[in-house]
Amino acid sequence: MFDPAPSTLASPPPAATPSARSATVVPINSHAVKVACSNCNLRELCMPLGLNRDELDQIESVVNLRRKVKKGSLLFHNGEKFTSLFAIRTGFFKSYVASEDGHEQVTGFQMAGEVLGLDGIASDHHTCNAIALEDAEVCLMPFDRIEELSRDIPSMQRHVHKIMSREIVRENGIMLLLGSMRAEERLAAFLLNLVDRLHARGFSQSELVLRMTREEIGSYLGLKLETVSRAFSKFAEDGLVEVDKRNIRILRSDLLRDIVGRPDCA
Amino acid sequence: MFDPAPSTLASPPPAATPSARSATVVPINSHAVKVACSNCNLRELCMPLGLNRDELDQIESVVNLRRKVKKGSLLFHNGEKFTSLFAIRTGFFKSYVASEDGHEQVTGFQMAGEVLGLDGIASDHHTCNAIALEDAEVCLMPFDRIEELSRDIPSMQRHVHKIMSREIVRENGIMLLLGSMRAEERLAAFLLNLVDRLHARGFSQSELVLRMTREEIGSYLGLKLETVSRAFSKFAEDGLVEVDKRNIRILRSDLLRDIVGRPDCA
DNA sequence: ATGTGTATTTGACATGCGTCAACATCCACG
DNA sequence: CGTGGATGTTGACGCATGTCAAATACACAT
Repeated sequence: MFDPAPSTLASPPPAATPSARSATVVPINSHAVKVACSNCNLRELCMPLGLNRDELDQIESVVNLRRKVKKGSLLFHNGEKFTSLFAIRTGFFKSYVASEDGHEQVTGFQMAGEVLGLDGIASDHHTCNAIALEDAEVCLMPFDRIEELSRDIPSMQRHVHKIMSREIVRENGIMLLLGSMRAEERLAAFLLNLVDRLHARGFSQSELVLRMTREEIGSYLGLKLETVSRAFSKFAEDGLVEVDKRNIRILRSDLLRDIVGRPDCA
Repeated sequence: MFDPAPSTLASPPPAATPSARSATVVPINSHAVKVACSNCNLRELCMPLGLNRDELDQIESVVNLRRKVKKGSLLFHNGEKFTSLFAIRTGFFKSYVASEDGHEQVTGFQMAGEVLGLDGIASDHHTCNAIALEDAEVCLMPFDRIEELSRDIPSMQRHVHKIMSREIVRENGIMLLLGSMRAEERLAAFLLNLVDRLHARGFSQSELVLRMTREEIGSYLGLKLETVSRAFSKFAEDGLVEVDKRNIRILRSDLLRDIVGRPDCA
């Protein structure tokens, strides 16, 4: 359904940021990066496995810039020249496309350890927008450097391909969701996907804090915000979840799974 | 909205198939392939530009097998081991995913010069199915060979990345369609996309033959077959298209474009 | 030719979700 | 401390689309 494993390349750990906190774009000297990436707590999400020391060093050298993105500001936007992929170090993003008439369709929510910007490769310009839903920090990975490295390190190359393919598979799942599921099925799938990804990052299996509005959830799921709200209320009423505005506690993930699986359960 | 430019890698021309027509999988000697690819009438869709003779030879050597796929039979299916991408030489495919409860969601329709199988890279197994909607012929491109070549030829590498990114962008467009458009908008967008792609292959800008059923169109567009049928009838009634079962003639593509663009026109 | 199954169209009706509106809540900021 | 805007909840109602059903046309096999 949704992407079960997060897509990532490389991103240094939050802990490894001793200085230069205020600037928007922070150049990093090679030593700092080296230490950063190999100790990164997101490494297992990011790195191809089985690299030797030298390859690790090379990969780490790709991540040459870091950028802080304040809540509500754009990481990139439609039409912008594509140069880099972005690995999320901390924070939470939404990506979305806009149609001519101004309608916005959220195409994904991304969290730490995931990669943004893959849409830009096709035409050298981004075709969607990415906005931070909370203060965030990303690692810039110039794409031509990624390609150079991919030529030298086959496991890196395969990793990049897998990340892109995973995004294709994820979107296939969304198409299934949008094309055939009903409101409560969509919301159940959405919640289960979110906690899964959060759990993979060490958070609770049952509690989560939504970083997005009901309207943004609705846009992602092809529903109106009122419908999302009603579905939450229904889940709460049925004892599946506890809902306190954006704080969600999942009480019966088994039943949520049932709802996703079986289209015609009340 | 939809993918404006088709995604392709390499595929020899239909004309270059003098013998061995009956076998399902046909090994090709290197000379035949060489001649095939560089003369291929799909080349401009497939190949990176600006290659020298040697690079062209290398790329052609990737396409080492050809496979005929009879109408109604599977090219690959969910769970199958991933080894190769498939470039469509002739014919027409649909790809689809299936949910546990058996519902099928069509994720795309592919025609000559387009690539199938990108979903399989992520997990080394295909996660969707591809079925021929008419007798077809595809070129098998072993993915490890593609990766080898990408390491040697940067323009090839970039080409592969663009194809994958283009698929991501295409799916973004489908998400917008499924998430926010109404039935007639969806069908109008679908028809315009199809003729565009056919026109890029030398077919008419205004006439097309649908290779899929109303139900398959509906699955792709998140609609029921009756709704698709009614939308066709409405378009015909309004003089936008002529519909004779699967033969479609577009009379007013300008008005179809208006329908796609403006959500609230009758 | 005849029969059988699939595809398509069309109508009548049902319903899930959208739309509109009112109200509640919360946070930011003066 | 108060106020205004963003966010969220809930109700009433309407509509676009789904559902069910019947009729037709066509493709293909016998």
